[in-house]
Amino acid sequence: MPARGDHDARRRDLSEAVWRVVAAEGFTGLTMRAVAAELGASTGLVTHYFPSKTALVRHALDLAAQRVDAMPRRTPDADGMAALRAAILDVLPLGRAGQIAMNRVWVSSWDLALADDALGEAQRERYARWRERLRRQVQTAQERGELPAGDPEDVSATVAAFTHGLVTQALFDPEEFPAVRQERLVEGFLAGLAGAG
Amino acid sequence: MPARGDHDARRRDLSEAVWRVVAAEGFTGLTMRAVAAELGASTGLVTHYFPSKTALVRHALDLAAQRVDAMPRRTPDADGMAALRAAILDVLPLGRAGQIAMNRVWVSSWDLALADDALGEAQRERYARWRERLRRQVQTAQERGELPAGDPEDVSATVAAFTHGLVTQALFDPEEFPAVRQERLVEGFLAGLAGAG
DNA sequence: AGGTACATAACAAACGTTCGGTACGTAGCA
DNA sequence: TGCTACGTACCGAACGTTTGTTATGTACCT
Repeated sequence: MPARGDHDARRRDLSEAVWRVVAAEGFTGLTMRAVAAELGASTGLVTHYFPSKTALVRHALDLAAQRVDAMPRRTPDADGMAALRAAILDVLPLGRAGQIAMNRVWVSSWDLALADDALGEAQRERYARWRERLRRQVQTAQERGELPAGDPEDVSATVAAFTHGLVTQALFDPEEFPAVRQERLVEGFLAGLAGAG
Repeated sequence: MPARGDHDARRRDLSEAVWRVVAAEGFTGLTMRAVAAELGASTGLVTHYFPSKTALVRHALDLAAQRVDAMPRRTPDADGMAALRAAILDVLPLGRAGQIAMNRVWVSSWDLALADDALGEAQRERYARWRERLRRQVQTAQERGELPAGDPEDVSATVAAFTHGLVTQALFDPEEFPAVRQERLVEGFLAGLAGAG
């Protein structure tokens, strides 16, 4: 039995297994043994890389954040309204590989995040960073006259609310929310933003 | 030791305990023993009223749905735009007793609902019913000219998205989303709806 | 030789579930 | 009215399983 594998490669295998488990069973189903079984390895391997359950959960959340950032963007060099539209569409579960799994992981994590102070704080910070990114695009759009004047913080919070609320509905009812409809809803929402102060 | 208590009263006690446990610890923390401890009773009592864990979880979700319906409404006889505004404000965690707990329970339940088909289906139906209620108010508002023409299904889905997305953000960051700001965001959102077709 | 990378096994704790026992109320019979 | 029988309500403890964690052993590379 080979002992020494490539450490980083092994770690990536672990991450893949963790991801699949959480996407399929939620954080409720994330256990040391489930990860080991998914990988076809022993629990010893898992504990070797993650000394505790808490470390495992944290890694799963890090993975989610990391994959959000690494996700291929549409029109990455856009600005203003076009960038805002792209930012929303990038998040929605429109069928691109991994998008549905990613959103499932996020929504699942909220159960733990609401009950655990440290995880809740991490979630709060992630939301704040997301709104901060949106706010920059909102301001650019306002300067260009693509959006009417108004508190950029409030506008970005509204955009974040609409987006995540749509994500949740689409996750539970994919048939009622196919990609075409989600895109139509985004257009309608953006038209509302542009049309009112 | 008194043996025969009032059955319905006892059941209400159980429900209260279940509610407190889920609101505090999420569905991850909902266990037979936790409910018994919260009530200061034995696990035997819990199993007497809920023969299985599944029954317990289902009851917790029923409780949430039931409390949503029983929640005192503001302006219950309003119609059209006023009713739409009231429906949104009724759901938001603005500080009214029980509202925060109720929303915590809902968001927590999504972890289980995403992993379990039956629970996911129940969640899907609840969302559909909610949109249905919103849709009626949207149509009335459109007929009155308070809202521009447009697919009422899409408008109500957008309203539901904005509302639940705001709920989630407010739960994780109450300081950033005090009641005053939530109400301001609602007004801005509704102005956008009214201002664009 | 020595340290890294695992497998294997065991551990206590917590879980859902089951079960025997007991206290109390009600119904039936006298 | 008084005695008995029975069902309901509940306790307390135990069951087997699953959990996170830890310890021990072993193969491999440097």
